[in-house]
Amino acid sequence: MSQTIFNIALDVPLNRTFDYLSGGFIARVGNRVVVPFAGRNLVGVVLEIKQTSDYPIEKLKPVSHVFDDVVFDSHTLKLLKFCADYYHYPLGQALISALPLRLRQIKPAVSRKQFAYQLLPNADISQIPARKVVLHRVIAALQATPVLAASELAFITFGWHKAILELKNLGLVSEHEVVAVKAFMPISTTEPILNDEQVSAIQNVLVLTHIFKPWLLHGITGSGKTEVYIQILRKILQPILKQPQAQVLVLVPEINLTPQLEARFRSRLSQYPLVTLHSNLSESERLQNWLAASTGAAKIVIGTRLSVFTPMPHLKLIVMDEEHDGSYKQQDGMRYHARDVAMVRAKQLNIPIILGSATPSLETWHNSTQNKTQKNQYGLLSLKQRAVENAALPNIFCIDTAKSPTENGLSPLLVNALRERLKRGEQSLLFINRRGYAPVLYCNACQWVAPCMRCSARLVVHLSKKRLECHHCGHEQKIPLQCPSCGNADLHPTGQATQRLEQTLQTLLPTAHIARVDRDSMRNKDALTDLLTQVHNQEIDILVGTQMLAKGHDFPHLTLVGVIDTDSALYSPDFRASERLFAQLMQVSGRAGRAKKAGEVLIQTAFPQHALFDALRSQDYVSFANAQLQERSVMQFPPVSYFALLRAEANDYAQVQQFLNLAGNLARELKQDVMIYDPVRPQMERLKGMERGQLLLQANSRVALQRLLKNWMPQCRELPIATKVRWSLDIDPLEF
DNA sequence: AGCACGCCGACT
DNA sequence: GTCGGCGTGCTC
Repeated sequence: MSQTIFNIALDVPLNRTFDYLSGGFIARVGNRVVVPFAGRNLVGVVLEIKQTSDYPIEKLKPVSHVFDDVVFDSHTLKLLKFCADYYHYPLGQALISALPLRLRQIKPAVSRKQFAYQLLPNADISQIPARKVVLHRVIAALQATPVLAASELAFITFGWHKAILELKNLGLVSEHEVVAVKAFMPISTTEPILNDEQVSAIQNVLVLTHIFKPWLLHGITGSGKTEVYIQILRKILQPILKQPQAQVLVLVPEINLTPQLEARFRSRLSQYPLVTLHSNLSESERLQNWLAASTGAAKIVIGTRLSVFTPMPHLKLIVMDEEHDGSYKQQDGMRYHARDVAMVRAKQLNIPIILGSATPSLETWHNSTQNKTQKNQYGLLSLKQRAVENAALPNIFCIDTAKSPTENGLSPLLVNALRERLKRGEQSLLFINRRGYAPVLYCNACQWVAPCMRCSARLVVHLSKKRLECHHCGHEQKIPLQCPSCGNADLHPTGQATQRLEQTLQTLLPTAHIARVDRDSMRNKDALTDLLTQVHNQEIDILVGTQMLAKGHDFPHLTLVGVIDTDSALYSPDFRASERLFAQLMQVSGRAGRAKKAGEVLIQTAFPQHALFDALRSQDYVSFANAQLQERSVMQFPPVSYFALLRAEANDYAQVQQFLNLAGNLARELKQDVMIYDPVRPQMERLKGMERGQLLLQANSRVALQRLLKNWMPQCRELPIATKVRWSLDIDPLEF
């Protein structure tokens, strides 16, 4: 008599899975189970159901519970297996971390059932006495909106539940169950008129909807990418007789621009249940939304990087907005890139995928323009015109800080430009990528600067809090009254940051209404929304802020953008620095002149002749990207070659070094077509009290790199020193 | 990762 | 005499 055995993935950092006896439970592949493991109970996922085990059968333990609530479907399971493999991360941990927190706990998931109510067509309302006010209120609401969910009725009146019960008993109202998808009142919107480029992009995509086809939608800010997404979604979501209705996954960088995009999708595609998945949701919302996606009830899922793993049984299209954005890369645990995972997922499901950006990543640009095999070539859809009529591109100028020196961080030319806008009643934006008052506290007598004790970084002066703060580890301390090194009281905040710039501007332009936008001023949850409203109502003249301001907001009255300091990025040792800077500057430039007023962008730099600014001035992404690709090709950098980075950290650098040296030697012994560099220290040598080091591997093909890693990783795990240091492997690292 | 088992110091 | 420190080693 043969036993039923489950092969189960568990959330443990071990590169293997475990067999359990069924214990009389029935399970399917992808089910969630509870098992005893090393003296505790763990949640696991069934990977395989079989009759035999490589492990001695008598040592197998039975599973203690099988949940029937949720399963990973076979596609999602396959996707996560691929990722665990490609990123060299334990499968069990990959699987469990793709689940909402509520599903990682040893509890059945409670799917919130919700009821919706509808006034029956032949309902005779006249029978209800006029004194029953609540009943009439509910009826009025049901007359205004044909179907109302319980949560919506709750907004309309107290005692709605009793009223509904009475109406049901009178046979006036019908009740049915609906998916707990956040209620939304459809609002009427006018259909925008599309330009030729938009129409052609939409048509191109819609020709090939049943095969794997990657598209790059390359469109400058304001060219109407979102409208293209909406039209394509509308077509793909359209119900086809007898077929389960399609689902679409829309990936977005971070919560920042989600509200606008979400609102637009909700209003323009209001007939399709839409859920979002991002870090600002409560755990119960996240669970409900995830379940709605995984049952197929939600037709549109808008989510950040983790949602690329959400099971969606009828997924027919993936859209990734702002595909170049670095936040798509997970920076701890399984260090996946959501763009690459999305690509694999689309290929597995044989569906199209659209990557949208004004400044595509060079990886994507390379795949769209220079891929030799036609099969893998991305389709290129270009939107070159601004969709808003008459909206002109901004004029971009560099202010040479060598010829026109800055005073308190501001060139007189920039101040004059600001003054002019103020006089004309137009808005300006100053972009500086440093929050706080000043980046350095400096002793004039002995050149001491306040350092962080736990990181290789300087403490930032926050004058409003009268404190010094480390932006890397969060350490805070009082501002010292005298220099700890020489005792001198001559300590000076040095350099520019948002708070100081705000203060300087206020003294230069005392009548201006200035608002600061950074992580400190926007701590409050509604602060950003409130501020944007103020900006819209023209209650603000000048915005001073960090990259928070760069993303996706429409400022119709904004005509001037000033960029304070970019020079550190121009000559950074990071080979991706200029790619990032260009994208960022294009993005902030896009804030100027979105409506009918022409915009101007002034960039303070000591290197106005730099090629990056030439491309920026002509808003010429294409020649910039091609020049960069040429450079990458000469240097043999990605996307021409492939990197993997072994990162390690410990309290003592000697251990880090020993680990990396031994690992490097092992890799060299494997002698494959992979270049193994010497261990080096990263830019941030020390972080949160840990000494860090890294070892870079480079190969000309993914296959060669993966072949080495497959042999090498187990060897690294077996090094005795490997348990003494914290280490991880980063495939296709973005920063190092 | 946890949690057990295990072998050496200051306490009811 | 025991409670507990955290070193290694295993987890179906």
